[in-house]
Formats: sequence, structure tokens, C-alpha cells
Amino acid sequence: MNQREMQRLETRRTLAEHALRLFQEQGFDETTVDEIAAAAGVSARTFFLHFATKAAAAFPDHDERVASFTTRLGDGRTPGNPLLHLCATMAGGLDPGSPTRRIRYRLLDKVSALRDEDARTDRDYEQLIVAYLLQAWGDTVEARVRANAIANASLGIARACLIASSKDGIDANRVCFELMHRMFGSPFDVPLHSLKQD
Amino acid sequence: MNQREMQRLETRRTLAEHALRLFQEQGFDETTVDEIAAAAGVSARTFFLHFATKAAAAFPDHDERVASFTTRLGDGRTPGNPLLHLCATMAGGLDPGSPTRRIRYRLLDKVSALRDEDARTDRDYEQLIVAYLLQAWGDTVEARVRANAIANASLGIARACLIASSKDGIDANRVCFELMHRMFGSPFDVPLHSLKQD
DNA sequence: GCACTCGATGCACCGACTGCAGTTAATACC
DNA sequence: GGTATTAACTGCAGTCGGTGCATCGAGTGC
Repeated sequence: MNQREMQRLETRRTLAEHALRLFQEQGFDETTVDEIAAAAGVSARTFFLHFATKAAAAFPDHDERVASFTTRLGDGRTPGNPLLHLCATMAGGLDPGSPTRRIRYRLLDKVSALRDEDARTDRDYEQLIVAYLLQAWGDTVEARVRANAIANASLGIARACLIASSKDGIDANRVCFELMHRMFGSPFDVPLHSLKQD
Repeated sequence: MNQREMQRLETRRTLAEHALRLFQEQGFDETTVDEIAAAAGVSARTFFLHFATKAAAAFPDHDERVASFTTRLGDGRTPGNPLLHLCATMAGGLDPGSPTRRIRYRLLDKVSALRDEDARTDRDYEQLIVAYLLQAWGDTVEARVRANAIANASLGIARACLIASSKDGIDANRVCFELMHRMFGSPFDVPLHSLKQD
């Protein structure tokens, strides 16, 4: 990798790091872009060379997450039940572990601007899921409605699991899989045995 | 009703009307608050006495919609299956009919700021649904995860149905009910017979 | 060494939104 | 009916997020 490229990534990383820290320490609205830039040792103008909005600095790995999800999901020609594959891919992608993620999710609850930013990622996921399912099912009106419904429902379930995992300490991965699997193919009123963590 | 109150509502109504018209005619970003205010015959400062943000003017009936949903949903002590009641309430609330609604939904596709504003309504709905289900089920960790998942999934399905109804002309009401009902209690891979409109 | 690229910068600018100090008309009270 | 009060509206000055533009200067290809 270039020295220039490395410098660029380093600046970006530093900006994101200080942004998240300041958001957490003194609140999102109470933090100005000037402050973040100053803390990172660059000018305010430079901030916007790296992030389109103030909120975007809290999600510096947006593109990588979407790219990772894309490759993990595949193209719809995966053998086996596409819904099952979707369940596994969604659940497997949940990673509430890292402390940075936890800070982010705690902030999400309070700051609507961050929630909006996060929703943008979800819209990318949504389109990927719909495309995946239509690839597997063929593109009909019926399939489109169903694919959109499932995409939205999946994202909703994943979100609920992430929140519950940060609040109540459940195993987001397993619960997400079980909830999705059950909603998309089995009765729903049986207790979730995967709630009990091991 | 007071004369003052009527004047206030009239100003608000006019502002919302011109806002939506201008958004549609020349785009959201290309429309300034000054323009909207001028078109409505009031000062720009007055705009913000009625709407918190520029985008909020596109959803002037936010509060009424939430209030209506609240009363229609009830308090969780409704006799019968709470999930069934939720399906009926959600599906019954979909109303893609009015031309204003259609304009709004067409704008939603393009303008992310409006989508963010719309998402705020969904968050209100989400909290209401969760509260309703926990009232019916009791408040346990298991119930909370499930209620959140169902709330998010319901909103996702409703959104998908509204979009499909505006694009493909399906009966949003019936398809939404059937999709929700099937996801929350029956196998999901049977064709939707309610797609065929009568 | 030289031309070139490209990240960073400063500056001027726009537009959304806010706090404050008015004005004016409707309303409540006597 | 006259007076005090309320509240919608206004103008102004200001903050902050975000952008276009011209420029600087350090890395890079030749």
C-alpha cells in the first residue's frame, strides 16, 4: 500500500475514533465537526473529504460491512433453501461483541441522526436481500412482495436481537437465527430455547 | 373552536400543502424553507413554529396517525389472539388511496431526508406495538425479544405492501394481513391467494 | 530532477435551525 | 366596554452543517 494511501486511511481512522469518543463523552448534538477535526489534528474542511455527514463518522466501516454481507450472501444460486441460507447469513453477520459496536448501539438509542445513518446501511442490506431472493425465486409480483417483506422483517429481527443482546445479554446470533427460521417456515408461538445461553 | 386556533391550523395546513407541492415540483433539496414560507404567505421564522424540520412539513398528520393507531390497537387486554388483532390493526391502517399519500410515497423513494422523517413515525408505531404485546404477554426477556422482532417485522411487511401497492397495484390491506398472519403463525411458502384482486 | 497527482487547507458561501425581543390581534376578565 | 393578557407571527442576529473553489505542498512516476 502507498504511503499516501496509508496516510489517508490513518486520517480517516483517527477522525472516526475521535468522533465516536466525543459523541459518547459529550453527546452528538453538543459535538461540532470543528471539534472532531481539531481533536484529530486536521482542518474542518478535511473532515468532509472523508465523511459526507457528521453522523457518518460514527459508521466508518459501512462499505466493508455491506461488501462482506454481499459476498457471504452469494448470488441466489447457492444450493439448498434460500430462506435458510438467508437466516444463517443474517444471524452469522451479527457481531455485538466489540466494545466499539456496543458504544455505537448505545448511541443509536438516543440520537436520531445516528439512527438515520444506520438505516442507510439497512437499506443497502434490504436491496441485497431482495435481489438475492428474486435471483433464487424468479422475478414476479408475488415474489417481489414476499422478498421485500422478508427483507424488511429480517432486518427488523436482526435489529431487535442486537438491541436485546446489548441490553439483556442474549446470544444475538442464535436467537436471530431461530426467530427468522421460525417466522419464515414454522409456527411462532413455541418458546425460544436458544434464549438460554451456554 | 377558537378563531386563533383555526388561524393556526389554517397556516399549518397551507404550509404543508405548499411544501409538498414544491417538493414534488422542484425537488426536496432544491426547495428552501424561505420559498415554502413565502408561498404560504408567512415568514420563514413562522415555518419553524409549525414544523421542527423542513422534512416534517411533508408529514403533517404524523400525530393523528399515531393517535389513531393507538386507539385502534387498544391496550393488550383485547379478547382473542393478540397477534391476530395486531395483524388486523396493521393491515386495516394501510391507506394508499389518497393522492396526497401517493405523492408522499413517490417522494419517499428518492429523498432520504423524507425517508428518515417517515422512519420516525415507524419508531412510534414500534414502541406502541411492543407495549401492546408486552401488555398481552407479560414483560419477560423472551417476550421483549419476540415483541421487538414482531414489531419490526410488521412494520417492514406493511412498508413492503404499501410500496407494492403503489407500484404493482396489489391490495395492500389484504396482502399485508395475509403475509403477517402467515409469518406469525403458519407456513410461509404457500402462494398468496389474495394477490389476485377482485 | 521534473512534472504530476492528490490529500489537506483556507475562504467565502448557502441553507437549516434557534434565541430573543418585539408587534399585533384575539381573548379573558372586570 | 375597557383593560390586561395571551399567543401567533415577525425580524434579526447568530450557530452550525455542508459545499465549491483556488491553492499549497508532500509523495509519486518518469
